[in-house]
This record gives sequence, structure tokens and C-alpha cells, in this order.
Amino acid sequence: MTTRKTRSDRQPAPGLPVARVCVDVPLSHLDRLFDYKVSAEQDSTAQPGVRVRVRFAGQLVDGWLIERAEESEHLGKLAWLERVVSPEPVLRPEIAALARAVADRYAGSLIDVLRLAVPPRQAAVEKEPPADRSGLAAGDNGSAVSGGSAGEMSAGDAGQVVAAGDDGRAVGDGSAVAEVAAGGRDAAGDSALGVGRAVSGGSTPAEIAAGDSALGVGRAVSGGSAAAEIAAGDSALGVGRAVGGDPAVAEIAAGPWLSFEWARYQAGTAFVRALAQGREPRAVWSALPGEEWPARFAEAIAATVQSGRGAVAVVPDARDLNRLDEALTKLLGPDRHVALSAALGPTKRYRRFLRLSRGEVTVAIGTRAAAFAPVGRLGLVAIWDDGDDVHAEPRAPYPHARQVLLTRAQSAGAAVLLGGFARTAEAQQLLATGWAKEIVASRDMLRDFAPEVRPADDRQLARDPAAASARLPSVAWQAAREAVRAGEPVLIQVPRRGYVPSVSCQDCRERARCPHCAGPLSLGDSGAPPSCRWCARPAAGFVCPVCGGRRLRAAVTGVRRTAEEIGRALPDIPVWTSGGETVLERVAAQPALVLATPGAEPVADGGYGAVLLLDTWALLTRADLRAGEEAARRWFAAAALVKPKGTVVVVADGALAAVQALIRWDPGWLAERELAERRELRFPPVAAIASVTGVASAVNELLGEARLPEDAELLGPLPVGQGQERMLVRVRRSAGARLAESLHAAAGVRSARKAAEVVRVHVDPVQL
DNA sequence: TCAATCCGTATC
DNA sequence: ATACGGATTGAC
Repeated sequence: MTTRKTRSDRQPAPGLPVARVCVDVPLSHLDRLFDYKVSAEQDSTAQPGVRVRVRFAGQLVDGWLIERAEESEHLGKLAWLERVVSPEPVLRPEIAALARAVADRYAGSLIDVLRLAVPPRQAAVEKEPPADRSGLAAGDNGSAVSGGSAGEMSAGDAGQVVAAGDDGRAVGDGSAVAEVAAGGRDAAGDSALGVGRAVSGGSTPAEIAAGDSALGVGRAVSGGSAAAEIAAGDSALGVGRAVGGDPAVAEIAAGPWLSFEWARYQAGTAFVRALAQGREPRAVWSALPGEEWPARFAEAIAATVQSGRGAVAVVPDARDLNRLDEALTKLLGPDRHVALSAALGPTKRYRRFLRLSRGEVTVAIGTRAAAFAPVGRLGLVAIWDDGDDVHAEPRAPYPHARQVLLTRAQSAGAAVLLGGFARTAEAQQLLATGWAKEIVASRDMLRDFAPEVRPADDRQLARDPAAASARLPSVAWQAAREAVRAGEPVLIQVPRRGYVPSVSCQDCRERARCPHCAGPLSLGDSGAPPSCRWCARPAAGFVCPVCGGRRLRAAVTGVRRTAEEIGRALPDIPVWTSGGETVLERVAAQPALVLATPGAEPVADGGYGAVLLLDTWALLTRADLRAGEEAARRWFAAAALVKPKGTVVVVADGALAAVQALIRWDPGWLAERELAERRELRFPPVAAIASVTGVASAVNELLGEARLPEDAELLGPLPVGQGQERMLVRVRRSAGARLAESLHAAAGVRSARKAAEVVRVHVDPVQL
């Protein structure tokens, strides 16, 4: 430390003396690698993937060492690599390549994608010794919900671990059971998992548990010889689980990662089996209503782990992440995966990231940024509910987690699982091209699981004498009362939170607007006259400009108002609300009215007795290309929480395609229609579209500079407020890469010119 | 003829 | 961003 060498003292590294560096400057014309000289002292630490500091255009900037080279193409003089910030190679070559591919597809810069892919460094975390579990003992075992059993589980060596945990459980009698529970050979052996579980024992479970399993997982329910054979068989997996003595069943049941629930779906078992066998099936999975999807995801991941490969799974939010984390912990224990989310805070986030980066764990689950998680030998990428717009990154270049994962799967040769209750047009496109196969329940299964969906047209509402309020038709009340009487909770989905966010004319339903600025009017809860949400002026004497009506109605009634109304009509029943700041995760199997905004619906133990979908037109009338698809996605997600064959009431016109799809529980049919429509309209995913947003002159400048593909079609401009406008550029899908490239290059020309006005380029924007 | 200044361009 | 080179300008 004391001998700080001067510039002239430095000697070049003996081998590969050139470092190729991605510098952290925000200018898009500098989006390429720059070469620096590596000194002999830096030789061992200046490895691909480390953070460095370099002199660039006279100042010190951060950068990423992407690769080492024998010589440089650069004709001028090379500067020395100023400093290796940390020897930790947190950016693996395959993630750097992925980030480059994502940047290219989205017309963005590598450095911007790297900012999304690698969390900020925490020097103290890097210094924690890798073998030391103190970080884990401190409560961070990689689980989002630091589970109670984590402490015991990580205590000993692998064999003992699980026997001590939740999965070491044995139910029933017999010596065999005892052996399983005690671990026997498994616990003592080289088992990675060593899970023993037997129910209603006999000799079978013992044999299973004693098998020459690589995993040593034994689980049998009401054993029989079939079960024994499976478990003891020559399976490389050596995992046994059987229910009943039925050999057919036994054949299917190959491990704890292959549960019976997969047999409900055509190609379900084959998919999971293929994962366990190290193959790379690609599937779009439409989950049955009531499906415990976190358990299925966990099984798919466990099967992949079984094959010696890693996995990455992305879910929309923290609540889903907790559920998946729990399911995975049950199946794999707490030490074989990490849960990543931005909400963790920088220290935990970086600690978990390092565990992946160092190869200590090979399974990453998390929210959208986890799509970039450093998992080597990638076997599976999975995403739940890929239509949820939180999967789209809001920071430039706005990559979508599904696209990142698909890109990754393609280059790594990994399996793909796109799961959801609903299906996106993008997923349908993967099926249409034959790139992926569908995993769907048979019609028979659907008959057993699908809820009874009753549409209630809200145009008839006003005339419904039994409607207890202006918005709840009698069918809805009836369904709610029946469920509550049966001791079950009722879920009521209401589109927005707050109190009557907007109002419309009672007579013609025209949206009520401010006479001064045309902003939307809204009602507060104090009984005051409506006021403008934009200019805050009160609008006391409202006269509808369309029909001359003077009365107002609540256009979108907020959760709180709905809770009041419904609470009055069903007294003595507790009313819970979930949405916005306070999101409930679960509710008990008790009579309750649970009001939730879309996406915030709690899961009910045993399922809801009834689900009511209210104010649906608020979802349907959004001026967005995806409004129909989005409404259906939210309905499917809420309706899936009803108990098997429960009742769902959707207050909407039964003739709407989205309602029809819900009634028939056929998300595939809806996605097919949606895709056909997109094809007709030439919208993504059939065509490639980029939006270019900024002040008019800047947008025109960029588009004038861009060497767009020849058949590029320009749409717009569309004013988007604050002097900004938006142009759309459309090309056929096969020219998508060239479109992105031309726009990135044009942005580069502008940035080189020091153009002051910002222009945002968004490839395949989620909202159109 | 030379320094001061401006402008464009590369940044290793 | 900022640093540099070449062109331009103005004073001697």
C-alpha cells in the first residue's frame, strides 16, 4: 500500500496485456469497448467480469473489464488500466453477452443493461469469507421470508440437514418408517438432499429410502410393491414417491419434483420428466384455477436441479416471490436457492447475488432483474404471469423479463416455462411458431376445476330490483351470501383504490370533465362537491356537455367506498381490503368479504367461496391496445382463487370475448384471438414497433438521421403532453434487429453532437 | 508571425 | 463530460 508506483514504473502483463473495457458513460455513441494496458501487478486480478476504473477523456470513470486480449486494434496509444476496483468477477462472460444482446434488441447501451443486471457493489459483503455462514446466521439464508426451520437445516452436513427439517417427517407405523425418519443410509450417505418421508408405512418406504439414490429422497404414501420398485429401481434419479399400489401411478411418480398435479395437464409430466433428464423442453403452461403454481414452479426447478443444472425463475412481485420461495424451500431446503428483489436492500441483495456469482447456489428466483442472475449451466428459465406489466423494466432500455429469459434460454440451450392463469399474445406466438409447446388441462379436468362464471351485464343493473346497491347485481349478492353462509370468504375485485377516483354523467355516462381545463373530476369522501384532479377547482354546478344532465354517478368506485356499501349490506361479516400500500398475502377459510384491487388479491386457504369482479368496464375502456387482454388477465388471476367449482360473477357484458374466455376458462382461445387481431393490425409480437418520444424537433431529428429498414412505416405524431410527441416506427418482425440498430446508431449521432433534447427510444413498448 | 479563441470531434 | 487539434481571428 505504501509503495504506490508511478506511471513510468509499470510493466505490461506478460500474457494478454490488453483489457477491453465497457466504460460507464451515458453517451450512446460510446457504446463499445475501449482498450487499456494491463500492468504486471494487475495481471491476476484484472480478469473478465471485474469492475475497473480507467482514465477516459481525461477523467476517471468506472467500467467493466469485459475481456483480455493479446493486442489492440486501436492505432493510438493505450492508457493503463488505472485500478481494478475489486477482484470479484461479478459479471460472467455469458451475462455480458446476454446484456449485449438485450442492449442490441432494445436499441440501448451495454452499460445501461449492465446497471440492471449487476447490483451495486457492497465492499463489506465481498470481504465476508465465502465459507462463513455468518451472513446466513444473521437471518439472511437467501429466503425472502426467513423461514423458521432455516437455522436447524443449515446446521450440519447435507445428510442430516433434511432429516432434521420439515421433510424428515414420517407418519404411520413400522420399522421402515423409523429408518426413513432416521435417515439411515441416506442421511449418512453422499445424499445432497437426504429427504425421507413416508406415510402409512410398510417395508416399502424403507427400501425407497435405502435406495442407491443420488438424491436419497424417499417418499411413499400407502406403499406397495410398485412404489418400492420405483424407488429402488435403476433410476439415476433414485427418487421414489408413490401413492396407492397402482403401477401406472407409480410409473409417473418419479420424485418429489414430479407431483400428481402435473398429471392433470397434457404433457405436464412429460415436461417435468424431461427437465429431470437434462433436456430442454419449452412450454407455455396455462394453470388450472386454484392451482398452487408456486409448488409447480418449485417442482420444475427441483427437477432441473436434479439433472445437475441451474434455474432462473421470475415472478411479478414480492408476494409471489415469497410464495415461490416457501415452495422451493420445502422441496430443496433453504440453502440451494436465493431470492432476489430490489426491495431487499443493497447489502442482502449483493450478498445473495454473490452466492450465485460464486457458484454456491445455482437457483435464482426473483422479480424482473433476476432474469439476469448469474446462474451457470442454466437448465431452465421460468416466468409466472408474463402479461403482468411489472415484468417490463421502467429504466432504459426498458427490457422485458420474458424477452431477457427467452434470449438467455436460446443461447444457453435451456428449457423454458411460461406459466400463468391467462395467456399473452406473445406466449401464443411462441406456440404458433412451434417454438414452444403448450401444457394445458384436458377438458375433463377443466370440468372438475373450472369455476361457474356468471356474467351480469351492468346495463341491466339499474333495473335490477334486487340489487342492493347501484353496482352489485342480485346474482352477485346471492353468490356472496351463499359463500358466507357456507363459512367461506368472498373475494371482490374492484379496479382502483381510493374513494371514487372519477365521476361520470348519471344519464349518458360521459366522463365528467372540468369546465376549465377538461381534467377528470373526482369525489372526495367528505361529501364536498366534485373537484378537478388536475387544476383542483371545485365543479359545483355540473352540466353534462353531451346530454345536458346535471346528476353525477361514481364512474370507478374505489375500494373504500365499495367496502362501506357491502359492509352495510352484510353486517357482522368482517371486511378486509387489500391494495395499494396494504396488501394481504393470505386470508383464512372463514366468512369474510375481501376487497382487493387487481394484483393485490390475497390467496384464501381452501379457495374463496365466490369471486365477484366489479366495475369491469373501467378495465375494458382503457385506451390501450392491450386493454382486453389485460382485463382478462386480471379476471383469470382473481377467478383462479375461487374454490374448485366455486362461483365467479363478472359484472360485464357476457358477449365480450374476454368474458367468454373466462366462462369457458379458455385463455388459449382468447390469446389466439388476440394474436390474430395483432396480426391484422400489424402490432407486436407479429410486427416490431419502436416508439420515439421527445419534443417534436428532436424526434424528427433522430428519425431523419436513422437509416431505418426500407419498409419501415412511420405512424404519428401523437401528442403526449408537455410539448412532447411520440412517433411509432413499424417494421416486419424479421427487420426488428435492424430497426433497433438503426435507432441506436441515430441516437449515437445525436449524442455525439451533444444534442440537448432527450429522446426516448422504446422497442416493443408494453403500452401502445 | 504568433497567441488567443472557436469549433468540431474523439474519447483506448 | 473534457481534451485536443485545426482553423480562424486579431494584434504586432
